[in-house]
Amino acid sequence: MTSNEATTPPGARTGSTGAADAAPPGRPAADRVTSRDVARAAGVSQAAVSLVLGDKWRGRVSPGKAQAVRAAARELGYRPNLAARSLRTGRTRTVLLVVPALTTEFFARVYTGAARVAADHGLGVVLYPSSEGIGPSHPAPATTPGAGPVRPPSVPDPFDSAAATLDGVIASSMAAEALTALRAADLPLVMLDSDPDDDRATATVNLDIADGVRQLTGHLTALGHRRITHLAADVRSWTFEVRARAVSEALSRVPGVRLRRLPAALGVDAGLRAAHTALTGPGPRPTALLCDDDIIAAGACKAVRRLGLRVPEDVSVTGFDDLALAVAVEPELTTVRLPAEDFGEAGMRALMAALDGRPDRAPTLPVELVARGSTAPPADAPENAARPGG
Amino acid sequence: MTSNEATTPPGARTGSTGAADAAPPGRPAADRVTSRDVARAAGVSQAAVSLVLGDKWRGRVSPGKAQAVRAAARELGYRPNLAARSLRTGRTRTVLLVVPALTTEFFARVYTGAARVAADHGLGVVLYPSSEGIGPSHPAPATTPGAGPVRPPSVPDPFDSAAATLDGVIASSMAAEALTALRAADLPLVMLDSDPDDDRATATVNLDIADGVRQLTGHLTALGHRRITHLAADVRSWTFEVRARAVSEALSRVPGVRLRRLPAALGVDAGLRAAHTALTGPGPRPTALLCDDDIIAAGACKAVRRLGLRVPEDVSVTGFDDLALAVAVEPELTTVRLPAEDFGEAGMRALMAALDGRPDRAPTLPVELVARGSTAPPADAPENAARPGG
DNA sequence: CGTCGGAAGTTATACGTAACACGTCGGGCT
DNA sequence: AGCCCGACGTGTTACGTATAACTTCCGACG
Repeated sequence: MTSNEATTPPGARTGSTGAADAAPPGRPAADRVTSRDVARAAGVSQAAVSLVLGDKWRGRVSPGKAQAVRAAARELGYRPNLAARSLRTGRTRTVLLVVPALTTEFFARVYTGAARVAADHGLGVVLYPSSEGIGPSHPAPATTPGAGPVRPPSVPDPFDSAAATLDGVIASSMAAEALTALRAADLPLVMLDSDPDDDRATATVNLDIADGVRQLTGHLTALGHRRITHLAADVRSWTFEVRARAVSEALSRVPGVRLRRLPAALGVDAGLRAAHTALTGPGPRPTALLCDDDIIAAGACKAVRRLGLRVPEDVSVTGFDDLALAVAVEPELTTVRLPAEDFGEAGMRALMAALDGRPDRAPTLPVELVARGSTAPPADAPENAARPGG
Repeated sequence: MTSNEATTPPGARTGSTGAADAAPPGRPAADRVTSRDVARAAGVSQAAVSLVLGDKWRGRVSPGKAQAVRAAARELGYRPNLAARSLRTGRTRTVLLVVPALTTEFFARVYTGAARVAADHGLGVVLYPSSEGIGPSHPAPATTPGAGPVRPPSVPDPFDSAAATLDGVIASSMAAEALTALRAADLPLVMLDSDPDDDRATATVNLDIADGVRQLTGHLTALGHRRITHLAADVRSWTFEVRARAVSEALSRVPGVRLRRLPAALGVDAGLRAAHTALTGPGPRPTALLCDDDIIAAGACKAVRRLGLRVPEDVSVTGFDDLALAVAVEPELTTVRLPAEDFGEAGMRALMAALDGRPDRAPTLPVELVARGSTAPPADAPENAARPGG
């Protein structure tokens, strides 16, 4: 061991070290650059490297050496070993996002927003698609263990997932069931669109659903609609409970309105069936179908046409969420735009605030009515149906 | 140190240890159960615990003690510290999935499939939505640095993402650009729907796109269509190149067919515009629009109707992918169903095979034509247009 | 009877990082 | 003059795990 080999780094990252497949599988990892390599190159101790790169060198390392350390780190292409750091600090800089299902465009966008701001702060996001509480709430053949194994969500416990030592959790209220399964110990937990009084949550981020509903019902009643059926998502979830309450409340203040409510499972077909029921049931036919999301609304539009009626001339249909779907169908859906990406961002910010110990009362995000072609004055329009600005 | 305190575990996980907020922030983590705790409880050494739980105790630990270890681990609720394990083994049991954008339903489903099989094998999946190569290929005002900072994908480098010491990578060919950015070193790399000769990939998993195209063109020509315009996705990607080639080849074998091709950016609006161009251009109007995905097809349907024409009586429209959208629009789209979840699963399996050193030539997955209402014989139907079974 | 060899364990070590505890050296304050 | 304190560092340790290396105990075999 010659003493001055200290200044020769083990191999700058200009790759292709030659031997292609000679890696004996017993070795821990490829020959990565460690903080000690950086220390040698910069002529300081490993501790100094840690201090400088951790930006904790206020009065501990001279500016000159700090500069040298940073230069050496960049030169060698140093990347800290996250496993070692986590082991040492007990923190992983990774949070879990619990969503009902990712194939829902809405939550894919929530993830996108959350991941973006997380990445900007050096955090990672792993997903836990719970896929519970979603889909039709079957009659649930209670306790018939004979049937095929009702394969539980194949990630039985988020903590069993790899990359799973977590710093915090963001969870949609639609996946709340998964939360009880995961013993969230005392992790900071941000709930999305959930009961603010839910004491499991460290913070809650909400969309102003009630206001969106008010805009929507205002739009319908201004057009002259008085017989309105609410196709309510058949999912036990705070956000849908709020929608139902807000619909009832807003319409109860308008004289002459007759509100009905029908449950509808999620999905185009379910929306179609529910709308069929609504349109063919007893009593006068509703002139507007207020659907709990755009997908149900798409199904409702199909039902209307199958009965030989037209949207919006005979029946107006409204959605919720403003998914890409909303402008793919014809007529384009009048809907309430939910800022999904912003929602994910806000959730992540609230979680980061909690992680930093900052008590940050999370905001309620505004939503916006988007009036399109699926709504119009009803055929039996009373005189108070006036298109504004027409 | 009394010697027999060895049998007292530090605190069975029946929580609420009392002091609510007394955690000094300097401490690494909450008082978790370690393998040493399990060892004490079972009356063995920590090494024995590691052997038993790692299932490497064949001739090293007696069955009785192994049983005791497992019992103690379960009793205490032991969960191995993944950071420590990774540090020791150099492996993270985490793979990266590089997709163009998650809001695409298709890739959300690919993720779902990949994550499911990964979870079944104790692996984790982190996402890298590259969001490059997607969207309209703008004229790209080359090198105009004056404009606003064209914010690069805010995850500049997948390896900078937390949870980022990776064991392998699965990447869609649509996100291939991101791959060059990530110096994938010598990580196993599985490419999805990519050129099998791409030498960057350890393995390649493909969908049998060409066969799907043959089914689709066969369907159209059997209906009697001879003037067909291919609305080709304006994205430089292997999978779309294959589609274009397969369309040309399949239709070149049918006498009398006149194929045109128009580029279309992704999205409903872009599809609408492209279809408008196709339908109003010079020469006889095409009787069928073969679109590279369902979303373009939805736009195309809108274009047809805006010109006062009907789908499918005047113009047939086909999609690709069979997204949820396909049955939300009217008429429902004839399309080629791509098994997205299976695709993700197959990719993950191929990667796991590579990780285990098993040379596993990855399969090509079959696809399936789904004929629905958006296709019909053309109005100027020649005699060879016969509905089968009609 | 010696010894070899496998079963059954244990001890010790290293992975790479963060941070505590400890030094040293000047200079300003009492 | 004595002393304390802040700047500037370094040595050392611990995080929890996996595994190589070592020890011991027997039974079997030459």
